[in-house]
Amino acid sequence: MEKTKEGMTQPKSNFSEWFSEVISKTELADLRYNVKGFLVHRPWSVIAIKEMYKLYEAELEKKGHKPVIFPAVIPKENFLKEAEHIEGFAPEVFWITKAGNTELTEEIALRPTSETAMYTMYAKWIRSWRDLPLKLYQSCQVWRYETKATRPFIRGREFYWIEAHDAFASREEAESQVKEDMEMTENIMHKEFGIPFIFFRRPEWDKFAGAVYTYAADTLMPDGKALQQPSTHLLGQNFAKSFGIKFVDRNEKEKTAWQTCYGPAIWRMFASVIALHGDDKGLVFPFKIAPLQVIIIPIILKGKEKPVLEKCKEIKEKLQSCFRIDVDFSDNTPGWKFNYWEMKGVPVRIEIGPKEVESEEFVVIRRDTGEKAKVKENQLQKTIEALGKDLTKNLVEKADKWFNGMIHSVKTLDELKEKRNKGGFFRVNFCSADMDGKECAEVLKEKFHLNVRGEMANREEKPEGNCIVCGKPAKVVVYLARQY
RNA sequence: GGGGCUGUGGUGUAGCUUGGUUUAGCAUCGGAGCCUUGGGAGCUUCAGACCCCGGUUCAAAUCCGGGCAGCCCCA
Repeated sequence: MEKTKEGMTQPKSNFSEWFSEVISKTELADLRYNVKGFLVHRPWSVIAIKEMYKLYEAELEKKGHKPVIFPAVIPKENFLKEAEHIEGFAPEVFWITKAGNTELTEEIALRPTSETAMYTMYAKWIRSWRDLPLKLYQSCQVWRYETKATRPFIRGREFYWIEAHDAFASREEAESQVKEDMEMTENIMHKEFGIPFIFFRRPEWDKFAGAVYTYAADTLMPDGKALQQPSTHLLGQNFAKSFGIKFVDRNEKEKTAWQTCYGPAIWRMFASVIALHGDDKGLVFPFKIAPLQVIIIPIILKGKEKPVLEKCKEIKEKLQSCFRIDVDFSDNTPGWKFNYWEMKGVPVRIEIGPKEVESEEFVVIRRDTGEKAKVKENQLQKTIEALGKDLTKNLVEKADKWFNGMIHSVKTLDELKEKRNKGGFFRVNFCSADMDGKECAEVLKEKFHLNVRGEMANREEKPEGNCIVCGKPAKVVVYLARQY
């Protein structure tokens, strides 16, 4: 779709429609490509997504990870090595069975995730305790044949993420990596992208295929449904045993490695950025990841064009080493430009007209609050830097406040029935997060469309009373939500 | 996995029930020209469409079957 003269027509309260409209109108993606679950990404989303990758990659490297690039294809032989893993992923794998006119004798999988690609090499690379820990990540695409409704940036058959795969000499080290993964999620996803979340320990029946346990960060969409963000898994020695990842320890004993993996899906975080920060006017980007951080709007009056246009260029050139900045020289009216760039989510706007040229004092407007300020030319850089920080902080705080108001404690099924339309998380007493609790979870799913997201990962909560479903003494406090 | 609905220029739509009135209407986007510019201005003009395959019929955007794609509801 080309840029439209009209702005947004859907209010954000109609989330589903708003989400589709904002993606098309702001030119994030083109929804017309005719393969289900695959998305054409346009510059406005790609620039932001790349900035998000940069921040996340920097954080991973700060914590000792190194980048790798593995092939997108996995031979069937590798893929079949870990039994639970193959069972979990088999229904979603795209297989390459034919090349040209040749039927392949050994089918090749398009990676749905890279454990089985990477761990064959880990087995070769890890020989002694000196090779550990091994902490590697790759930024890549994966393919999963999703059968549920696909949605741009939320659920696709092709999506873009980072996967980090770490190997250690002991269980303790591996478990502290899981904690570090959770910290990285806080540092980047929450602080920079403004996405609030809770890490849940997934119940036994819902953990990653092949893992000992899974911690997954759930956020909420504006319609109150939960969206799973990064998950981090203690793989234990399951894969290491299947793939032969062994090392000689300091006492010359052969040991099997302990592993973790962590999957921050940048693509899906982008969905949350759009959904959480956007408003009735369109997108609102946190400052660091905005495709364009500052837009200059010239106010041209007949006969006075030249000095205004020159001033615009001059300011752009002065600031372009600090910010992603541009001037809208198009011949649309200023009013049109204001609305257009607000819809696109540009954090800061500068207006330059004949008055500004004379006074060297500019009108600076921030996207989140619409506040205007007059700023002297020599103060522009400092002011915008401070304003950018404050804008991001404001987005984080607003999102947190809303998120915290979406957590409800519920004692009985009747109460649950009454409150479930509010959306968000429902804190309940529950019989068990082990396999014996699965039956009660299925009741909740069938009757209320609510999923058991798990116990809080970072806070021990003691249940008082009985399971909300079966009435047996509760062993755990869990949180329920409708899910994407 | 089951059910329902939809597919018309770049976009949003009218027309479809009851086949012919249509040279497929409107708005917007795009091109050219003018006029304007501090919160989505106006005028002139040009260009642009019935998802694909098959069937019924003298005649199909319209009816039927299949495919592909999309949306919604239920599991």
